[in-house]
Amino acid sequence: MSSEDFPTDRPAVVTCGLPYANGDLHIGHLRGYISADAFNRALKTLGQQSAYVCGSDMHGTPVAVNAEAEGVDPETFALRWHDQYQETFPQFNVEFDNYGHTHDDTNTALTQDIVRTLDEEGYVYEDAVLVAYDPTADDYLPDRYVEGTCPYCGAHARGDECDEGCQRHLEPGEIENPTSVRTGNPAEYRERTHKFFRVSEFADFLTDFLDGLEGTSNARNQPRQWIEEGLQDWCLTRDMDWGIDYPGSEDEDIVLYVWVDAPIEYIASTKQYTERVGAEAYDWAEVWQHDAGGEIVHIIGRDIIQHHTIFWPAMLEAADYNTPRGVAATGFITIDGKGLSTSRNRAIWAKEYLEEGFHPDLLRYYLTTTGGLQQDVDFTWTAFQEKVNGELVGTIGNFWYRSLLFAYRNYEGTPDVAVSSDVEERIEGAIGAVRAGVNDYSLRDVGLAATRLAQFGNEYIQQHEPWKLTDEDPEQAAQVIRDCVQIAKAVGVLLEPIAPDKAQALWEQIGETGSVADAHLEDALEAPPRTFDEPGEIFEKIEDDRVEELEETLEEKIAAASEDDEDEGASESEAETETDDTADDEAPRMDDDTELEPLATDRISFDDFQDLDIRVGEIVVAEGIDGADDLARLEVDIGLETRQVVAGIKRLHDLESLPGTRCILLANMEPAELFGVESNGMVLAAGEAADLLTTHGDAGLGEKVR
RNA sequence: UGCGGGAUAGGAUAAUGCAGUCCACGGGGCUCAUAUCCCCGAGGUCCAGGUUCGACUCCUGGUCCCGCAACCA
Repeated sequence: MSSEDFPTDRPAVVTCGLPYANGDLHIGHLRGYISADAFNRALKTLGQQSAYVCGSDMHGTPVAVNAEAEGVDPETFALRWHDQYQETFPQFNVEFDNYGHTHDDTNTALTQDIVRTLDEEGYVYEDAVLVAYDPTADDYLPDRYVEGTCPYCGAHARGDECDEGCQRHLEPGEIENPTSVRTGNPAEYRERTHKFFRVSEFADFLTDFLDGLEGTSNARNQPRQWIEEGLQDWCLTRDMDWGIDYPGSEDEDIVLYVWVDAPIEYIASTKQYTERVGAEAYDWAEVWQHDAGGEIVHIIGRDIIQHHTIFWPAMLEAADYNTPRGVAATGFITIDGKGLSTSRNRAIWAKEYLEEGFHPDLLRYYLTTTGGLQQDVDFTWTAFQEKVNGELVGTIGNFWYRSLLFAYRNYEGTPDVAVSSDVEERIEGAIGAVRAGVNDYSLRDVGLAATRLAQFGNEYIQQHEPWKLTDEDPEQAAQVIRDCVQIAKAVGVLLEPIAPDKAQALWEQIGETGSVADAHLEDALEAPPRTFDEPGEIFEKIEDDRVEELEETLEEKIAAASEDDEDEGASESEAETETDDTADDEAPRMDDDTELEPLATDRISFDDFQDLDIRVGEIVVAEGIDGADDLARLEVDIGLETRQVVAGIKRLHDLESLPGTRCILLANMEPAELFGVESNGMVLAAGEAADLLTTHGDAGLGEKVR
């Protein structure tokens, strides 16, 4: 089943996944917001009426827990992030027509309205579920804050998903031997009444829905597998007080699951947009109402495909709303070939990028044209430099500048002749490529259509050598430059969705007024104004030494983050792969297949060393941490006091034999929490095998190592 | 022994019937242009089978890589 190509005569809405109001934005997030923004802009250049809406995702356990940790109420906490996001988006030329949040009145009312409809239509039933409860902390433990044993495959699993074993989605109460992630306490199950949505009844509907769904293939294929395995009904409520109340249950300590109200923000935000600009300008009902048939396009990360292709369309159908036309799931971003990790600081933060002084359009171009939407894209500063210097500076910028400068010097603007038909056809071809790119949900094709047209421009000017023709054949020279100016303008129009600022700069240089964002693709063929001023350079080259610095800074910051927890929390995950099936491997092993890390070349000062407070200690208690494969909780006597630390040594050491052992402890390590257990120091150990360091003589407990 | 994604030239990235594009590399050219641009060249489908007139593409088996604990799209 295929939909009518864009543009259609119905309004469209484009959304990106809602930013979760719980932390700073990095380029992984930005990829989504930028892609959706570019897609929305591209739709508009095709002549499609379209709005780009989004909002902050305010609810859920992590927000509640982190707010509590900071001693503020969840709303204040989440709003702080919300404000920060709103400031950040424009700095990347991400322009929402409306940006709300899930806790605002519009979304609250709409969510309750939709849930009420689901209930009234008979799609909701009540059922008693066993909810994990931490008796020590007097705390009900929702989904993510429980871990235990998967009832299906027996693997260790998270409360909402068997992440290490069979990958199944787990409903509350399913997991066996639950423990609290927050305190490590064993949890008990208590019976609570919760609301369930009959998703299982929608299997046929969803199969048809997926058959007609546009976007990326992963967004169609993954949920199909889910449907084949059999859909489970979906628990709509959680034992919490932060969130939107289940309609009619306002008095109870139960709220809607965050994934119920989050996607509804797409509708609520569209509605707010209409309320602001008026229904004549943009009518949300024409998009979202069941029979209106507006074009709904969700651009999301690939980790939330299930929510957008199973629960969400089922909910929309049940509540009698229109369902999405397209779901495009972006791949992830890797940094220097490795997975992005916020905890290890392997990330490029939005703020950092801006502080380096790079123009947002450079990143927009890089992220949208380096790989297909669905592909994982690797970010390196070197690749970024190549892309910018090669394509934006060398191809596009250079073509713009050489054409316009030549035109300005010789004709004070656009030569007064008609564009040649060859060039017109070539531009039409590029317009066609953009149109096809949008309909394929390929921003890469959109961006590259502009670059290829500029490349054609370079070839064209090179072949015709107008600098020779000005004397020999002035008419022909004027023709060539006229063509080049037209190509330059066309490149600007085509590039606008990807690089709006830069396209606008070009637009103004050729003497156009107004905004290039309002231009349609066909305007690429309209003649530019007769005269314009002397052009300037629009893109700036990134120098090699700059890139070296950036790469170094990045490495240092990752190294700094991993040193923090190297021998405690993080390193055992690496040790894991190496020692998995090699139990006979505990003996020192320095044979050929073990690679030693090269020695650090950066020297540190004596003062730096003095900053490390390293003490002699004795392990007094050593016990495993439930649920962790390799983490042990140790109590270490360092003379002055006894410290609790967490160390990744369970797999390689016989914990029972450890008490009484001397060890070396980095005492002024900043505290960390691992598997809910506070670690207040770091036991030093050598290598992947976590060979514990000890003393050779009889140093007293608490003596400083120097 | 799980789940998902992937393997195309030195690197990256396309292709459902001629393996294309960008960077880097070798050679040449231009001077309007930001040492930018243009032309030419060399160089590639992970392995083993199978289907086919034809396989990067489909099938079978294998190898290798990546992501999948902790609030990381």
